[in-house]
Amino acid sequence: MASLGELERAVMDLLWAGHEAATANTLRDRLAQTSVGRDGAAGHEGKELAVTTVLTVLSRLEKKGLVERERGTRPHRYQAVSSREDHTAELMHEVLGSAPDREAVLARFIGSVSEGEAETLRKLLGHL
Amino acid sequence: MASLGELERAVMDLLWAGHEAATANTLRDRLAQTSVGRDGAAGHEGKELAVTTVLTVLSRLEKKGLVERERGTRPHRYQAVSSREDHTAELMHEVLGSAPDREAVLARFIGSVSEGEAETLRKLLGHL
DNA sequence: TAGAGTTTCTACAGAACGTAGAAAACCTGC
DNA sequence: GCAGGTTTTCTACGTTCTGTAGAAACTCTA
Repeated sequence: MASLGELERAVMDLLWAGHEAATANTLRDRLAQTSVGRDGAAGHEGKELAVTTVLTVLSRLEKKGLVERERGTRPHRYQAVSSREDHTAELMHEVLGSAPDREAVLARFIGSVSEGEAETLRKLLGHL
Repeated sequence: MASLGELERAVMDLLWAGHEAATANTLRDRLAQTSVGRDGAAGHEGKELAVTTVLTVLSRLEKKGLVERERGTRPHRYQAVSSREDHTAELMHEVLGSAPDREAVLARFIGSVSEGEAETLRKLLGHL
């Protein structure tokens, strides 16, 4: 229940962007600004998505527990349940969790981390 | 291109088990021993899979680059391309890679690691 | 209250996956 | 060398997930 489709991810990116801007968004705002992931991704350049499409995706994301909406206000407000960072970290734990030998995995993982990041990790582990 | 279905994962588990036992396996062996993930997983208890089913799954896994087979010998020999640990670590990097703020993710990740594992990480990071 | 925006319901097409039969290719004991 | 079993390939079907969106219902605001 963890993986997202391309459009679902694009929508999450929107919400996360809003998260950073500390605004719970109505769809329209964001859609207007960004044309929902239709910019970078190959092949979809000129395409304009129907609003209902985005709504559908949001509902699915809600069902998956990634998005939360306030139904009180009329244009509902949608927001990501957790920040992108939290979500990603959680995903990493999910991946790790499925392994019988967690420490071995961690060893490999650390082995291929950049020096800068290794430094960060050392710091983080320092004060625990 | 990263996520596996339930049966695909079960088959990988078989191959990984063989990997640890340092044996490149023929299907039959393993199937006989383990009845392909039909033990633990809920709902599938008595089910017996057709051999062709497993073969199909193996082909798909091969196409995904997770499995490798020697076509020379007659009963082909199948094996995982990388160990479970390597594969898992790689997956973690994949997840991490998609984040704009990697260090923030790492911070969260570390935050919810057990003390024992934190200790392991410290050691690993020590000699780099 | 009419019109515009928003949400829900329903639906369809394509891909991925679980599943397996039919047929072809191959080996082994006789 | 061949009959019969084993293994592989090809093909296919049903289900689920995802992208996509129309039609209809709902709800504000002028």
